[in-house]
Amino acid sequence: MKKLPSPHRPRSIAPIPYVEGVDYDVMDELVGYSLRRAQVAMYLAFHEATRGLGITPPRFTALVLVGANPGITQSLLGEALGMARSNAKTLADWMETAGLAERRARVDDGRAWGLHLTPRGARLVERMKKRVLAEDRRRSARLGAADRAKLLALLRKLAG
Amino acid sequence: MKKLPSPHRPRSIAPIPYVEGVDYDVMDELVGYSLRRAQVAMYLAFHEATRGLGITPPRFTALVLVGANPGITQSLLGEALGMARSNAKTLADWMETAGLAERRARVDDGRAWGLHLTPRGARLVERMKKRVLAEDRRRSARLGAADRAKLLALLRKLAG
DNA sequence: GGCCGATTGTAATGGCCTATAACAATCACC
DNA sequence: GGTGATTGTTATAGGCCATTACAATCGGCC
Repeated sequence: MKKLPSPHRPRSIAPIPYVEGVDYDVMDELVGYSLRRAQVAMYLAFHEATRGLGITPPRFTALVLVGANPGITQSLLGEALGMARSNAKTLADWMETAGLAERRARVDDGRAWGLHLTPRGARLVERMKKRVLAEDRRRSARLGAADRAKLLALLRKLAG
Repeated sequence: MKKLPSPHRPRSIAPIPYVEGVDYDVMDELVGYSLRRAQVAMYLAFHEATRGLGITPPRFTALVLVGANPGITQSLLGEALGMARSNAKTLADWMETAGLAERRARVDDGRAWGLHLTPRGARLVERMKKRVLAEDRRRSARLGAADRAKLLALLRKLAG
C-alpha cells in the first residue's frame, strides 16, 4: 500500500486560549472573530479524525465531492470549493499522486477531465466520513442536540 | 503620510456557493464545515470595512490587542492570537514597518519588547474597530438581534 | 465549413498564515 | 553563581489562495 504524502502539521492543535490578563477589547463582540475561535476549536475534531493521513480540510472536502459526484470537472470542483480553477488542479494533482483519485478523459468534452475516486480512495473517503462526522458530533455535543441543530441553522442562514 | 504595504488580495471575495447540481454529501451535517462557510461569508464584512488598507484578520486582531494592552510582549501577543512566537514577531515587524506600532525596551525585562501603538496606529485602530464592528453587525443583521446573540453564545460555548 | 468568443486545464508567480527547530541573550531561582 | 526557563530572532518549510497568461477545445453563428 502506497504511503500517503507526509502529514505536515496542518494547523494549530490547541484552541485559541483566552489569556489571563489580556484585554480582548471589541473582538468578542464580532461574529467573525467568534466564528474563527469556534472553527479552530472544531478543527480539533477534524484533526483527531484524520490524524496521520495527511488530510487537510480542503482535501477532505474535495475527496468527498469527488466521491459524491463522480466525473466532476476540476473547474466545477473549484467552484464548489470556492477556489480558483488553478488551485483545484493542485488538489486534483494531490489526489492523483496519493492514489486516491484518477483523471479520466471525458467523451463529451475534450478539454475537461473527469475526476473519479480509485477503489482505495473510495474506501478511505467512506471511513473518513464516518470518523469526521463522529468526531464533529462528539466535539459539538456539549451544545446539546437542540442547540447543535439551532447552530447549524443559524450558520446556514449566515452563509446563505 | 507613509503608505501602508500593498493590500494583496487577502481572501476569496465571494461566499462559497452551493453549486447547482453538485451533491455536497455529508458536508452540511458538519459543524466544522458550516462554520467555515459562515466565516467566509462574514469575511465579506471584514473586507468591506478594511478595504484598501492592507489589513488582514490576524493583523487586525493584533492591532486591537496591542491597543488594548499597551506594552504587551510579542510572546504574549502570540499566545493570545493562538500562534507561535515567531509568527507574532512577523506581525510586530509588519506593524512597525507600517508605522502603526513601535517596540519599546522594557525596564523590567531585558529580553522582551513592549509593543505600543503609534498615534497614527491608535487613530487607525479606533476607526477600524468602529467600521469592522458596524459591518459585522450589518452582515449578521439577517439573523435578528436575538438570534445573533444566541449565535454568539453558542459559538463561545463551542470554543470554550 | 469556418471564424470567434467562452471555457478548461495548465503553468508561473506571489503573498499570507502558521508550524518547527535552533540559537543567543536574559531572567529567575536555588 | 550556576542552571533551567523564557524571549526574541532566524531559518526553513508547507499549505492555502489569488492573479495572469497561454494553448487546446467547445459552441454558436454566419
